[in-house]
Amino acid sequence: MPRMGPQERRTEQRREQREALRERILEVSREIVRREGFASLSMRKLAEAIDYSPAALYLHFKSRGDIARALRAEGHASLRAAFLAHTSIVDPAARLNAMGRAYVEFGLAEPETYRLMFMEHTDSAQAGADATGNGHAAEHGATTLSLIADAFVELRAANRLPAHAAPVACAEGLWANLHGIVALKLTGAALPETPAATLVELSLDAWFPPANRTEPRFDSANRPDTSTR
Amino acid sequence: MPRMGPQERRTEQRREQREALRERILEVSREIVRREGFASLSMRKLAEAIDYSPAALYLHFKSRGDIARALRAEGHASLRAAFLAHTSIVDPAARLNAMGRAYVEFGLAEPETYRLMFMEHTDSAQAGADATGNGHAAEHGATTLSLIADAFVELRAANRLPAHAAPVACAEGLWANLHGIVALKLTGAALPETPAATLVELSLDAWFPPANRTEPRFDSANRPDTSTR
DNA sequence: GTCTATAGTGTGATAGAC
DNA sequence: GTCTATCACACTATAGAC
Repeated sequence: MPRMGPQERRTEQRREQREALRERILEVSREIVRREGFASLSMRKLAEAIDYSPAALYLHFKSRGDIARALRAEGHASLRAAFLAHTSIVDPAARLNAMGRAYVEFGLAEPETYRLMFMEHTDSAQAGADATGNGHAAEHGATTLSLIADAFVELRAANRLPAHAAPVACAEGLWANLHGIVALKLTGAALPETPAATLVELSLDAWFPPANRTEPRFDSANRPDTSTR
Repeated sequence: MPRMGPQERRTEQRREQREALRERILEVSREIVRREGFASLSMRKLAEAIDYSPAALYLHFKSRGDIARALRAEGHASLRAAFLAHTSIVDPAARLNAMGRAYVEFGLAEPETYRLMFMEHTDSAQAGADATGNGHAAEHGATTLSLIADAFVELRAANRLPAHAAPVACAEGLWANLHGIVALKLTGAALPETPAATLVELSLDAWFPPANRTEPRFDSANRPDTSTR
């Protein structure tokens, strides 16, 4: 460990201050988005909330979209954490059930964050246009998705998947299905009047039929039945 | 048929002119939305396109959102028409397959219209706030959805519906699943890299297992006897 | 019915003083 | 690093002349 001279220590302090402010901006942004949605996160409002001038924000974030990226990354981390809580379930089908439920619960519990992550990506492509060379949103999503795909791989290995279906495709399919449930609920359309929990039940039953009721699927042994609503 | 005096004829002409202009506005709006999305349909742009002043628009539509409603209604009619093309299929499962495919095709073929119909309804609730007492978007959707629900009723009657599931709930579930596929593709997220067609295939197979497969979808005989967890 | 003109409000981002 | 001031836009909707 190299010793620091007073010089280094001072710049080190500055760096920490910098990071602290950046974190603070992120924190406030996160809260605003959570309560009012990303659409109503304006640089002015944000600046006022952290008691700085709007211009100060641009010292820490290149643009408003840059903040969005950061928040999306947080969201993906959070979702991934929710998934990891179920990796200990041995049976892949049961695990997928639990994760599927967790996914929908996440979306309904944090609607605006979910929207930011999966429903407002309209701009999409040009993310790569930045010289900064990021746009790793895909990456975050992919690692999370792989938790799902892994379970399908296991199913496949146990010969419990129809031959022609690629595990990754299955994972994306299941994901898309669940996304549909969340998305419809979040748009506030009157139409799916069936409770989300029921829709999830139906979808998961379709993917992983309760062959004989004996074979445990949602068995209450390892899952308290928190009904999302 | 009552004869018209010159008086009535004149007012009749005026009424027709009025309707014609309204129709023209709608026509141009539809095209703009189709190409650029509803978000970029501004009253100014629209006015310029039909060669009137912005103010003129408000004589035919109460607001921008009012135009959105009209376009949504058109969209629902169009979708319904796509469904009706398959009502002649006798087997309910096969019919649902066809309709499901048609649904996704519709969404992918008219992404911006689809977005307007199902993905931008964020405002939702206050639609009823208008004194005009409309907000019947739900109604449109419901009649279309009933085409799906009907098929589920038939399946149920033929005892081909696995369990206790209510037909309407099934219809909404299937719909939500397909919506998810379309929605993810439309947001331009990098992530579902599997082609939509494949995802649709997987989803529909899950709901309506192909006949050649044995009754329990995942052969429980092959299941390793590991207890969950 | 249709126009011109504009009110009123929002936005993201930047220049330049300190 | 931070601020003030501002550019350069966009928007919906309306008042009031014709």
